[in-house]
Amino acid sequence: MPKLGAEPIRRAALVKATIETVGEAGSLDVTVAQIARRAGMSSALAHHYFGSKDRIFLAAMRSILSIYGAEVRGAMAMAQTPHERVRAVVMGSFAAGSFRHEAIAAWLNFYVLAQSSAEARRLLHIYQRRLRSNLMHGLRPLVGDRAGSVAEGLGAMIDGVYIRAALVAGEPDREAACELVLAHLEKELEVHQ
Amino acid sequence: MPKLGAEPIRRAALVKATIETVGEAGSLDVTVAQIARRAGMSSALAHHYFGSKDRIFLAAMRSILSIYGAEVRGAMAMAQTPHERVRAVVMGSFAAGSFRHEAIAAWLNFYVLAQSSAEARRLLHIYQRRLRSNLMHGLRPLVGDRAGSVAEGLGAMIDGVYIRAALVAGEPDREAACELVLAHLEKELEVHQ
DNA sequence: GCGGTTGTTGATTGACGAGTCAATAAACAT
DNA sequence: ATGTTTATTGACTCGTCAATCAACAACCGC
Repeated sequence: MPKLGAEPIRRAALVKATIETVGEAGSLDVTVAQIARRAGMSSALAHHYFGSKDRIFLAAMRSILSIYGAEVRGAMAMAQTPHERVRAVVMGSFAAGSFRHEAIAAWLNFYVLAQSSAEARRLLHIYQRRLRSNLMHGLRPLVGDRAGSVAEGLGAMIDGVYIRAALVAGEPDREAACELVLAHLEKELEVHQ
Repeated sequence: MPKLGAEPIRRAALVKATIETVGEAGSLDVTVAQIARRAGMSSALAHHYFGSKDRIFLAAMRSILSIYGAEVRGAMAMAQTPHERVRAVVMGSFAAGSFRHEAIAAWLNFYVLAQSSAEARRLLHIYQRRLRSNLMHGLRPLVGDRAGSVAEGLGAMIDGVYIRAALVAGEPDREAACELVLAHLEKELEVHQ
């Protein structure tokens, strides 16, 4: 049974199974055995590769954040103007890889994990800073020194839409989520007085 | 030692201790013994009054939501105009009883609990509906049939500000939170075209 | 074909924690 | 006084689960 070069495959399978299991249970209160079974191996093997349950969670969280990051970067790559850049950050945030029920539910739980695990908090802060800086980059040419508070508002709304999506059963409405936040953005960009 | 009529006092002490313990640990993964010790009694007594750990959590969640509800209602009572009414809902959401570190951290955890507990989900839905309806009531005379999406945006932003406040150490900035959301509201109410 | 490496698991350990219970004690009713 | 209700706890049961370990299986270089 043992195939050589199994390590990366096993690790990936465990990470995927962790996100699925946590997402389905809606809680970090899942056992290593459950995760391992879903990934098609024994719990001993999961411990063999990751060392501890915490490390498995952290790896899953890194995976979620890195998919999210890749999606935002992908959307931003096509942006030509500051306005497009900001829109890209928003739309990337609701891309298909991240804005799915399972991932959202797991994400919410990792958010909670960040309250008790220093490493989880560190990871989350990195991504929050990156989100903010991505937004600011596009916003500064558009709204000048209001960029800070506009970015804050957009970020909060994105987080809020996510957390709310966690509670509805079934797949969330990407389209509607995007439109809601983009509408807010346009309001902020309107010229007046 | 036993004083008659202890039940309500004990229950209240347990609810308070639960919010504190969950808030401090940043997790629902706290023991009944920890909660009971903080409330100055044995874990057996906690079980005696509440029957199970779940029930203790649910009671704590009801307490948080009822304080929140009371604060919003209090703020709304003084509102004379639709505009003031909407502002009151927002400001009530960030009132001192609810927008404190402990309560926020506990609230976030209860949000997670709602993913796995039907009763917790039910409680949360009641309050989400109430929030939405409070906002709509004030918004309809102001923005007509845009009220729905504006309420959605405001609600999401309030939730987002909460969830973000959960991650910062120390007491959150009520003032700043309020201003951020109110600024968004004013933008939505501006007349244009 | 043999020693080392990698992969894999069933069985076990050890700790922890929810919930129960029997027992004790104060207050109250009569 | 005596029985009933309410308050309270220490000690115990029982299940669960993270983590470890010993053992076995396949592959590799030689």
